[in-house]
Amino acid sequence: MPRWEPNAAGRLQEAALTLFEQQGYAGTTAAEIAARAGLSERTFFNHFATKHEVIFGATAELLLRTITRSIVAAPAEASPLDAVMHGLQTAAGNVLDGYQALSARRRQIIDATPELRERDEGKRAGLIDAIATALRERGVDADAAFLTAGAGAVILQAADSRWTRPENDTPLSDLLADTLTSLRGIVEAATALH
Amino acid sequence: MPRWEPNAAGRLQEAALTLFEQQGYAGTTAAEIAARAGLSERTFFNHFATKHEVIFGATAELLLRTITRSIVAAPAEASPLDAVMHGLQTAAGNVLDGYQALSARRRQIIDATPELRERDEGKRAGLIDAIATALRERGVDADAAFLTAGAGAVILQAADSRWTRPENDTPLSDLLADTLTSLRGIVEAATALH
DNA sequence: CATGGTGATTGCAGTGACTGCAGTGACTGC
DNA sequence: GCAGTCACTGCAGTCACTGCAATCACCATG
Repeated sequence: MPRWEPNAAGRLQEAALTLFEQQGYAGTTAAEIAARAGLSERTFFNHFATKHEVIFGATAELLLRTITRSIVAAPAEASPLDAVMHGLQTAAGNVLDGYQALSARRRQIIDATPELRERDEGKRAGLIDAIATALRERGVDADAAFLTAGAGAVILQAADSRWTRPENDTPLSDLLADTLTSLRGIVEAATALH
Repeated sequence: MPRWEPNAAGRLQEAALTLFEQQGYAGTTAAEIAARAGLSERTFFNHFATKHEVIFGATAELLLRTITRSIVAAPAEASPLDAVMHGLQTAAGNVLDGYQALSARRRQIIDATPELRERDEGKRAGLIDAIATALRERGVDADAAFLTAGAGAVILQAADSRWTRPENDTPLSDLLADTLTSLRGIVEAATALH
């Protein structure tokens, strides 16, 4: 018999998600989450540096690594944005598909909490940075890399937003491709008379 | 003789800027800032909802209002992204050009403080939201509005990044137009074989 | 079996951000 | 003059987060 129940971090995340859904993010204290997971408040902060982290978790890091690796590994003849799309598709297939249910719950809480939304957007900046770095490794110049990375992040965000909608049943991979097409239409319709 | 020294908020901002430069953001307490401005800690929080706000101030709100108003006021026949570009150009001319000096001190502190950096990047979420709302007022459907707003934010960020570079002497307005052209090239080069 | 190291967990005391509330008193409109 | 407003203040309290020392099942070693 182990001294402690296993998977403390996972129990904390689950407890947090449930409590946030019931009472909102601000209305839930770290001590409450810990208690529901059968742990102490101190232990909560041993696992998550801040209260925010219990929502964002380790998935973000995994996602980031998957995307950047896949960008570097994309066929040499792929255009920059194609390489990014390749990375996003890989992530969609390998990481995100497993977490759809969890993602939807998470998304609902984040969208309902301005503080978390801002934090979420901050994370995107890290993603853009990482993608831009990966593109530079493919020989893309810095300005184009940054812009392409930004476009990729926008595509991911828009597709993800549709994907996590309750009524959605289209696979993320299709939504990504579809969103790229939409973006092309939007950009081409701009006359650039500026 | 007035009962209180005037411009309490301004004094607090100035005190905060100086103390942050001397001791760093984390090493400065709200009480310290208030004391240096000849006010109480309680008054600090009457003027700024959070410690962050004393850095970000009202400029962000002004920028946001300028952009959204200008989007709504753009010619009816303009495409969604053209309307956004119109908004960005207006903001470039009317707001951003004025705040160069203060922005420098601010930028240095923000860049030196990871917590503030994330916050700064997070402000973009609010911008995207506001732009999307303005576009919906023009009759753009929700998904396209979101995607267009995201594209606009990416363009602004990329152009701003080039604009604030030491060696730059191109006006922001030109950089915005140039960045849109780059984005079009990037998107059109994606083959969408996904 | 004894001994000692490891590591997840915990309590406790403390700091600092932030809030709600109940004032206080120079200024303002009447 | 007189009531009302409004910027500011003190106080008590909550909650996020930290540093430190202690606990104790588990594990490796002799």
